[in-house]
Amino acid sequence: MENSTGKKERIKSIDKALGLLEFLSVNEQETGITEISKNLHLGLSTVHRILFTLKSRGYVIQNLNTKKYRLGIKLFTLGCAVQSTKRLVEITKPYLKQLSQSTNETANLAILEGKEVIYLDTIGSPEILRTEIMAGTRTPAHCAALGKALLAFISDGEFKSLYKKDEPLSSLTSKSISSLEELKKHLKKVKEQGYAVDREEYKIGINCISVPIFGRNGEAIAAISITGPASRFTIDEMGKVKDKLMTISKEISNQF
Amino acid sequence: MENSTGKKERIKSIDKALGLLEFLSVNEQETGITEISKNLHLGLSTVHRILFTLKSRGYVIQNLNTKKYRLGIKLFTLGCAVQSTKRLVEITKPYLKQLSQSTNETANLAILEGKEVIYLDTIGSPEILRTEIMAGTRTPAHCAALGKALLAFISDGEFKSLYKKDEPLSSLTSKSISSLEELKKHLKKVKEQGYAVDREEYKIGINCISVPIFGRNGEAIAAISITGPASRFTIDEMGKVKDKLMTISKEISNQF
DNA sequence: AAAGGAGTTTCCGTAATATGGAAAATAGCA
DNA sequence: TGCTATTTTCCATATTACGGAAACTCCTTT
Repeated sequence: MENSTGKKERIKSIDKALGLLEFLSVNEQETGITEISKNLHLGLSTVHRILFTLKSRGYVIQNLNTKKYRLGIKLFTLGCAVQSTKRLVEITKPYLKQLSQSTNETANLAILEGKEVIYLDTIGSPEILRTEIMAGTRTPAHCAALGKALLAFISDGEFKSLYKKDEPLSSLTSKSISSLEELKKHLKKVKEQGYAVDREEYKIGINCISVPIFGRNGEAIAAISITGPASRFTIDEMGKVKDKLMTISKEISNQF
Repeated sequence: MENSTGKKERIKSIDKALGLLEFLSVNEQETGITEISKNLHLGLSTVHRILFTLKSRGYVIQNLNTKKYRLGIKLFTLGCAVQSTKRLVEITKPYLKQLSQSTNETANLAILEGKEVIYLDTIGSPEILRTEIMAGTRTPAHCAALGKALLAFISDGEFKSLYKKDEPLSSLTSKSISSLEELKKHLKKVKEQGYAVDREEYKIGINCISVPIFGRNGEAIAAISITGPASRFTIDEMGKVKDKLMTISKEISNQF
């Protein structure tokens, strides 16, 4: 009965193990076998054996007191080795540092994955009131300057395959873009001006301005941004850093 | 024939998949199926099926031109979610930033895993001549100030299980500690003074000073350090930052 | 253009493997 | 001490992953 649908076969035990890792990554706390078993609909012994395998290689760690499991450092090491992000972070870091220093705000680097933006690196503002984002964070692309800067430069075909007709857009704040039409219009403008602005669309009280970074072939491979509290990082302030951001973006793009 | 030795059984396909990921992480470049198959002694179709499974979940990416594979962003995301490192980085980052700014050198955070030190976070010096280390890097513990700061505070039992009698120590430079006796003596001193110094033991031209961070139970859970070019970051300079480092270490330790 | 070659992908029968249920062990709590 | 909730181990069985070889793709060479 294998291959009954057109789909190619994946190795089930690997699939389960990866699902388990992902479950642990979402579940912030240590998790026991029973709980995992219930959530993933796998037998107790199956979960146990998978965890044993993962544990013996350092992908999960077992708290010997509670017997529960959490992600292990091996994953951190592997994550740091991902070549594509490594190169991006390496090249971009000095520029982010410079931006953060000259603006006193937080500077970020992110890429687009599907309809989500993934933060690869951030240099936090030295101010006490600051916007903190952790590397690795994912957010809906249409609610963030970074996401809009990236979405604006993907092909029409790609865009259509991501956002199906009349699909409702999740709103993170009352100011988030909520309809596909609105998004399209907005992205057109972003493409024209070369940068994207987010005025409390991601979170009330936070503004952000972002420009994409282009690869050899003209594709937008990542984006950098500056975020700050709306009270301090006003539209005016964003206007002031706009040119600097665009200059830096070109400098970075030249290295790809 | 299962379980013939006392060892518990791991799930082989998962084991293979993890081995494959690790192979890709060491192999900096994109790698083809044949090469992987040869190195890991697995059949071509096996490698292909494993990669297909990993690919469909974003753990590896296939370059459609060359057909070759590399690690995918999913691993980066997972790596960022590892709870233990996340917390450490979060709490330590502002202190590292402060240290780097006040010294103009690079500040690092690392943990001990086995006989290796893993860098969790680094804030680079603004100087042009600077020591750059990437997060995720692993180095032999006995050759780095960070490692020595951590080794000095593990229990005798742990130390003995790590460094078997008469085991030769790898030397990264001519100044590296090369005998177990020497290391023991050195660590005793580190424990007394509460900080570790590395004078070109890790790399010629680089000096480093490090102090451990202690958890609730008094265990050394991580270490922070400042590194710089030996020409600029001299013994004198290290002496000057010593106290600041130790104060900060206490402040951080109080949060665990 | 056509043939050759190196690599990837698919197919298939078979042997090995992972599976889940249940028992055993362990820990936590009343 | 006994009871409950979990984790861990064991086992027979059916499912699953396996590797060899064929098919296919994409370059390179002549």
